[in-house]
Amino acid sequence: MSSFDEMDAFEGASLSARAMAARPQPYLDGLNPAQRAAVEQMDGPVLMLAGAGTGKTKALTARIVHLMNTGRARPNEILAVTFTNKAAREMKARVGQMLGQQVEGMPWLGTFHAISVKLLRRHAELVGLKSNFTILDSDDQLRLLKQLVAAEGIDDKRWPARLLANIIDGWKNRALTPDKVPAADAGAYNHRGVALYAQYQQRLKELNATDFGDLLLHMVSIFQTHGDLLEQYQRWFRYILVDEYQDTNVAQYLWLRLLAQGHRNICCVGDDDQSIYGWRGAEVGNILRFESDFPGAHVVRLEQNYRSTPHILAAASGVIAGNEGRLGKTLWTEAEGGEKVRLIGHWDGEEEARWIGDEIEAMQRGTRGLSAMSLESMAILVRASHQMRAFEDRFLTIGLPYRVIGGPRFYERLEIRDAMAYFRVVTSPDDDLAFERIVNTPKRGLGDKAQQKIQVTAREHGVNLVEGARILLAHDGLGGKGGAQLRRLIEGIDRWSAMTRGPLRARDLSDDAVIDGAPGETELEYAPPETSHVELAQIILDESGYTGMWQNDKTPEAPGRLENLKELIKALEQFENLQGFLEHVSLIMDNEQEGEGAKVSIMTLHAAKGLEFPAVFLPGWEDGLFPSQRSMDESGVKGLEEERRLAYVGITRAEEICTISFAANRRVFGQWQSAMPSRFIDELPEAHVEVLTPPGLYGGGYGAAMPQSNLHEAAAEANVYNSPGWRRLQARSGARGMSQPKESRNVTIDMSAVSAFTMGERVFHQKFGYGEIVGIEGDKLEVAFEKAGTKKVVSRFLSAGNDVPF
DNA sequence: AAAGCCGAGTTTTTT
DNA sequence: ACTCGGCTTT
Repeated sequence: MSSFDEMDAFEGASLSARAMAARPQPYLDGLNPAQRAAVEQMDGPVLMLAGAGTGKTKALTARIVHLMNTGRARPNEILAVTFTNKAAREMKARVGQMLGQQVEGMPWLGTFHAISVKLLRRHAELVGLKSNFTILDSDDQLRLLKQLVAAEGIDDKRWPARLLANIIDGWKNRALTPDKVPAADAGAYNHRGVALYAQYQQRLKELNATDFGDLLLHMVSIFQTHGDLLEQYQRWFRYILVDEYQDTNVAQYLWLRLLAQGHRNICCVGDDDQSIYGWRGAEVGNILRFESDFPGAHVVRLEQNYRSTPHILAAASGVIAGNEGRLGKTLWTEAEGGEKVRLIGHWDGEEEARWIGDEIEAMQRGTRGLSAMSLESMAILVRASHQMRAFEDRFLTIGLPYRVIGGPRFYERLEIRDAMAYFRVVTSPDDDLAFERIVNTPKRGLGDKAQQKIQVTAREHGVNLVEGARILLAHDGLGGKGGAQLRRLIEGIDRWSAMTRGPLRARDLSDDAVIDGAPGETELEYAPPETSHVELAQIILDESGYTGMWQNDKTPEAPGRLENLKELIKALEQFENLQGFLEHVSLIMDNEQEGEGAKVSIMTLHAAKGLEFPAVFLPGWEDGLFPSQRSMDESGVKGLEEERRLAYVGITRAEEICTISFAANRRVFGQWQSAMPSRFIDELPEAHVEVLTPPGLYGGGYGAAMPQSNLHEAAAEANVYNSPGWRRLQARSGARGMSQPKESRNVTIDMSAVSAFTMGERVFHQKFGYGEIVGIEGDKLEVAFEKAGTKKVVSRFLSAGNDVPF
């Protein structure tokens, strides 16, 4: 059938368009002049530079509504692209809200990937796929690459498949098919990257599968090689809107450019200062180049901020001013007053967590004239997810409810992936990866050898693994228990696949006006299935023995896994069939956390983009951690600038109170390390920062008192780590030797660690308790513990016995 | 074919 | 420190 059937049905309706144009436009009333300009400038390219908290979603949705309301475009002629499903959902909801009715379908509002899938299903054959292709996630992708790497006899140790996966993703982000990889990249992955990339693509085709990158890449290729098709889409999409344009990579950029070349009505919304995904292929250059890419573009700046206090805005602006080559925006607000950005230094990471915990409880109660705040309105934003643990530990001990955003996802869990592999095998027989995953799960006595036999048979006959197994069994190639079990599995798969559809029946095509075909012709089709897909899913899991496997499992996590499987079955109810569900899962891997009760949110800075909270904590502002050493090493100044944008994103998440903190000492990979406060702290304009004094630090917790005024001096100097207070803190870290002095594991013995203990000294060990040193061998000490007996222990696990361990 | 040991890598992440 | 993966052992 033609791809444009449903589109053509809408041709020629200009009368109604004119009637539409006369409709009232209440949605324009709430807009400020800049927002309004962005909405009303409908023709030609528009770049909406929208600073943080300037109401860009409002403007974007108003624009969509305006386009429809004035009759410029029907809902299905508007292409609106977002990066995340969450953003797409929100936009859909807000358009509906603004229209005061359910949107009559905006089929082309979605993520790049979701829209690409929709397009690719229509034109799959143009890139050698069937339209029911499966979408592999990164886990499947990696397993496939591992197989290829192993088949090439490459040492996975020296050249990890993971590395290859990153290289290939990088190429796909740049819209490079294997034949287009530049010569400069020929050395990638020990000179075999390009060849393996080609092999990988070939294998994907055989599996009738794509990875995430392919979804875009295939569409770009199709558009580039099928001008007629591209033209139809260019004509169809009268208006294009793109959210978070600063996050687009080359492939997405090409995708957009190709489609926009028709009407040239493209409106890109973004903020170069919030580009934080360069490390995964996003090109800030795309937004910086917009005006030259689309000559005659109207640039609209949204600069009035409705989110934060003046102090917070000033602090954020101060930091971001350090970046070069910005398009430049000046955020301002009508709001007045408010707290300065608060800055506080801590002895170590645990104290930082302790302090923030206390502070959160204090804010919850309401302090210093500030009204009480709900936990829901507070968030801790960290640079790297490993920083979360200190907070989780602390909050668990004090019983502070928290929620981690962007943690391990439901659909990434082992049992869920197994269950879905079963569904995949049943719905797409060519999905060998899924078959490999479940063939011996639960254990069916089909080990390496048996699986190898299946592989060989399948390859010899050029068929998929299910068929290979079938042939193998028919030729009695696999005997014993394993053979019998395999037979049962194959029979099961056949039975379950049959249950996905009803019996064959004839259909009269003349009933169906949309189908291209001669009237009166008939063809065979499947009747609707007699078993619902929800029941079927349950049957598959039960009959395959998968449910039973966990029921018989005595490990403590088994009940939880069964619970998750139940949830999975429940989630199925919202879909029409298994296939629809699988697609949903591969594209929409987000899990909205259950909203039971008020909780503090903990998340990475990346995950926080687009969100806002009355109170925000930004811990771990130490050089090396934030800005991250890795970013700076790998990408130099560019990396540093991206880190700075991350700082900007972090600060601008705060509405009322923003608290930045750092720790002098932190355990990194199990080693104690001391660090300097982040260079970004120096970039905070001092007039908008208040330096707080950590309780207990100078007040007597650790010894000598330090007058508070010193830290206030620090505020005056706006240079915390040159302040006397900070130098004192640094000096102390050396003097005290930090309960477990830093010590490199595999280098020579750290003499300071050894000499820190003497024979007969009383020591404390986290696990074994108190004891007395009875022997010293390098950095290993023999300790007679009071309760645990005599043991040899590495000195860094010991602290002086009369000291409080911390 | 399952358990147990050793060593390497780990810090951003969406689709 | 901790987790994961690959190798060993039983």
